[in-house]
Amino acid sequence: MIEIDRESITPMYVQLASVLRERIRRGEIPVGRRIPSQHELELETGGAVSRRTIKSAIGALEAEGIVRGVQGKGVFVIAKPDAAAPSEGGMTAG
Amino acid sequence: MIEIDRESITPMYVQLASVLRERIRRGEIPVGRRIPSQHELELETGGAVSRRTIKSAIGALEAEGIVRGVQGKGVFVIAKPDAAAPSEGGMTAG
DNA sequence: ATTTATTTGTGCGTATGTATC
DNA sequence: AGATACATACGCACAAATAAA
Repeated sequence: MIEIDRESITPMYVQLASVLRERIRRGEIPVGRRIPSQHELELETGGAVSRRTIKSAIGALEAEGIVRGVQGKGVFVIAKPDAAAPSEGGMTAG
Repeated sequence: MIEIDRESITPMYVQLASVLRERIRRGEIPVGRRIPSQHELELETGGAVSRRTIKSAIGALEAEGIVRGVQGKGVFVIAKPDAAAPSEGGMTAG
């Protein structure tokens, strides 16, 4: 279950990106492996965020160069997040 | 007027990002200056693309680190695009 | 080759929130 | 208070690629 605080000042897509970034950083999802599908992530958040918002989170990770989406297959980890990468997972304000 | 080919294989947001990137690269919009508002760009394309899609294009440029959106003020140029930056302006296939 | 299911990609419309002037 | 402008979020639809049967 992915915890998303809808009341937080931190945007939901940023929260979700942080969770995924952390999973990758800790090696839970190794380089070369696929992350859960957008639909799966939607379920993992308990429906707290829509697929469009999940796409935004993935888009952020793509921009950071740590994942890459492949149409029809999935989103794959291509690199571990840099140590200097953003990780405001604890920035909840609720 | 910004030319957007809706039939092109190149996504509209990528086309628009390329046009803006080129304007910035050529110095038409200098560093520190504001780019046209999302609404202005919508009009510049003759309504070919919606504001939502324009936001996607700007998002791409933000990810490249060449512009930065400031809530309530506008989107500002913070750096010229790198020479190695993508510029598939001629990649129309329609 | 066709169908079906899965999965990501793109695009629009709308609403609400927040910040600036 | 009002106008302007960007930020976030949802829901929906369709396209395209992949994979399996």
